[in-house]
Amino acid sequence: MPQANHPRPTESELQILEVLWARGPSTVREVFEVISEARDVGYTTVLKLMQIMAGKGLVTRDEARRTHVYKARLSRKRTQKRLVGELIDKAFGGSAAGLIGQALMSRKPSDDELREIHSLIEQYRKEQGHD
Amino acid sequence: MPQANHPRPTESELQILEVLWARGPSTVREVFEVISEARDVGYTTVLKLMQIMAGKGLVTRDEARRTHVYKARLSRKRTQKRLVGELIDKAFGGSAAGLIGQALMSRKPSDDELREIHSLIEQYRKEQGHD
DNA sequence: TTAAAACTACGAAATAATTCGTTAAAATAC
DNA sequence: GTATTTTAACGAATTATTTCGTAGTTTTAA
Repeated sequence: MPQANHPRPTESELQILEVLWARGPSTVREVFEVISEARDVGYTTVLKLMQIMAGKGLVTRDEARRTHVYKARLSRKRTQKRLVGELIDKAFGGSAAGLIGQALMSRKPSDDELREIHSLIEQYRKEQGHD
Repeated sequence: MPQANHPRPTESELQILEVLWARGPSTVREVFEVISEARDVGYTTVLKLMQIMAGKGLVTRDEARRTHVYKARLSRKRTQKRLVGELIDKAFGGSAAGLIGQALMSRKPSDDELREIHSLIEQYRKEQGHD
């Protein structure tokens, strides 16, 4: 039986998901090529992780051909939303403003990025009908 | 020798740090009382975690009296900043704006909170001399 | 002054996460 | 057609995290 709920990806799993989101559906070999540029890791390590992820329901795979093709089950956005939400709860006592404040301090965004943030908030206000 | 660098707190460790930040320097018993309200856990489990945290340098302890008093070594702000920074790197490709966008979507902040966020950003712009 | 309670230290079990070697089968190259 | 390469499967070692029992002291209460 497939997995019903949504375990949170671990750090290594997230790294693999990033590759799948960037490249689209990919083989283990393709993911391995990308990851092994960043860190020293064996092919079978990546394979095993992706098999585990399939077991957890984090990815699906197409086994039609001998070389299986893996695909992230949840979108990047949705996963990000979940991770941020959990961090807000675990480290900011539920305060989104608290996290945003630290994000600013932590990153010193550039003018461009600041404008982007500003427009995100404007957009959000309109959607929510706040003003 | 004490620990030189800064291991990231695990989830359980963060929960303990939250208590120390909220209460100030505390005994194991005091931390245990708070945590055991939220979840079912044994006294020696909390004790052991706090001993491990002392070993890692996440907390210091005063052993002058038989009942040791533990203190968070890093401030809540600094720890939050680190956790947010890591999440931005691991899940948002380094984009603070990306994280802030998801924080908004994830939490649907209230009018009050939105105003708070707005003023955080204004304050940041002034400090950084952006405008 | 004995009994009970509180406390630290520590070993060790249980679970989760990461890593990779080995095997066997299929595909490819020669 | 045989050898090499590629692949999936899987067992198992390693490390990290969480959990708690037991032992031995000190403190407190009766």
